[in-house]
Amino acid sequence: MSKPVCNLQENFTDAAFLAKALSDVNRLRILCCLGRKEKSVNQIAGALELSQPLVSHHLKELRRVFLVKVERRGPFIFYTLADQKIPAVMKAFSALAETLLSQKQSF
Amino acid sequence: MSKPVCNLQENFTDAAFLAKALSDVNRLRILCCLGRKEKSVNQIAGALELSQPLVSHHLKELRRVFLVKVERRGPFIFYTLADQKIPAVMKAFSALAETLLSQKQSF
DNA sequence: AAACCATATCAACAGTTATTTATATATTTA
DNA sequence: TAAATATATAAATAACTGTTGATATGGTTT
Repeated sequence: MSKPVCNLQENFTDAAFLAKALSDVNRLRILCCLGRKEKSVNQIAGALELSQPLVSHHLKELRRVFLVKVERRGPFIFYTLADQKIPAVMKAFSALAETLLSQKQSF
Repeated sequence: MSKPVCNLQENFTDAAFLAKALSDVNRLRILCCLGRKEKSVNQIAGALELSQPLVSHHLKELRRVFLVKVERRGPFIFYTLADQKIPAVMKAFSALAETLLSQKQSF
């Protein structure tokens, strides 16, 4: 009995949910910005030149899928990547995107 | 001069575009369904119990990001995964989703 | 308490998207 | 040519999402 590559009844809800969280340019930039070390909301907003409410909104989306962790210290709220594997997955993802979409503007 | 992990000015347009294409449960099921070998539209619709127009719509989205290739043979139009790396990326992606979102229903 | 700062939330708008139903296009067969 | 099949497209609707500007919440300092 060989293991099937993929169960057609499989529930892709979680994967789709994660993909949706990664489907916005600004959220990808935020994750990238958190790559090295934790940052406060205003640090992110300043680095990416986005408004504070917009960054808060996107951080909320990233929290929904547990891509980031939160820690309050004094008046600041620091965000960190929730898992060490995130940068690698993002990198593989970007590489595939570049491979596929390089065909876009060739005609 | 050390190489930066991530350029804040980097353009994540392509990666976000790809993620959006993967952010729908039915599109992930279609890609999964194409994993082994090419399939016609009606074969996909039958296997996944989706209507033909809905499958056509999602295949169009998948074509936009070059995730699938098309080939007409007679009256049938066969779809195939456009790149060998797609299943591996999807697998890594699903694994991360499971890791992160397992926290969802624990309280 | 008051003033100040950091962050979150709210309301509103415009744009996008998944789905359904109906119809059009294209290929094969009789 | 006509009928049948395979696929794509169109129209319509409901739901969702990114962004902005205004406001609320919560912590800190004086």
